Amino acid sequence: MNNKNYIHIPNLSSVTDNFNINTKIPPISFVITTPLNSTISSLDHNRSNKIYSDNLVITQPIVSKLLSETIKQEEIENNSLQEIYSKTNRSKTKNIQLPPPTVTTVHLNPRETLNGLSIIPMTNTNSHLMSTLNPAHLSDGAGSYFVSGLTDLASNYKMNPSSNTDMPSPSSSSNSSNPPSSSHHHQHHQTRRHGEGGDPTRKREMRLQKNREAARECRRKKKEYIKCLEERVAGLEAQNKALIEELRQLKELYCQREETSNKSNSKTTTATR
DNA sequence: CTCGCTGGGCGTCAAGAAAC
DNA sequence: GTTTCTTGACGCCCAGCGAG
Repeated sequence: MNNKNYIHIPNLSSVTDNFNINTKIPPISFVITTPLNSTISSLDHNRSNKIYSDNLVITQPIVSKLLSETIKQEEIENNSLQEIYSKTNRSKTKNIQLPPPTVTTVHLNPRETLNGLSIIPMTNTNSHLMSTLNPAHLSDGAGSYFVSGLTDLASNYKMNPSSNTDMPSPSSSSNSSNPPSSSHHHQHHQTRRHGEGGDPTRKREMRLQKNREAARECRRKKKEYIKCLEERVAGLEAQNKALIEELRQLKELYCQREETSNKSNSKTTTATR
């Protein structure tokens, strides 16, 4: 699984032109949303964390199929999907028994809507490849793929819960020079925890550790989101440029035809006289 | 070499939102 | 209502860079 390429598709049309199996298209953003938006795993081949680097789902043949506007989900390796699913299905959904996503063949045409899932046309440049395993699909054992636009980026950035709890912690957490805040909020928690009988120092350590990781994850998401936005801007600018050029050429063509038809018209009128 | 500045990353706190 | 998560804000540290 480690030998495959991670693929970020900043601009589908450019991938069509330039895709090469030997080229690792850098970097990020294969986003998996588990049911109920419980956890989202973003694959980034530059990151060392296992969750992000060990599961390769998108392979070159799949991209080819996607680019031809139809994807068969059976192309996704069953194991990869199961693995990702189990890794991402944690914390918040630990009490919810979700059926494992058995992968069946799903044909997606970007112009169609499947089970209420809106499919954004592939011609949407600078889109990002996304996989969703929504409850509707899981209930009948099917997953789906679609290409998302900006709204998906935004919603994922906002909705994505902190899922990366196994990242290494570079610094010790016990150096908290700041005393516990004396705010209402804080004291409330402290006193309550005293009452619970747990070690308050340990509880505080745990809380700080969790928040440290959450902040890290939050920053990572933010960076990724900004990167996606920048790439989208670049893609849209390129598209805009191309459209302007196309318009110019069409205008030119139109003018030429106008001219030739005018000339032939004037010739026929002089001939009839 | 050493300031001063800048940008990036980190840990922490606080407040609000979301989950339970 | 309580707990947990998320994220903006703040301050700190460090590396890189140009000016003197």
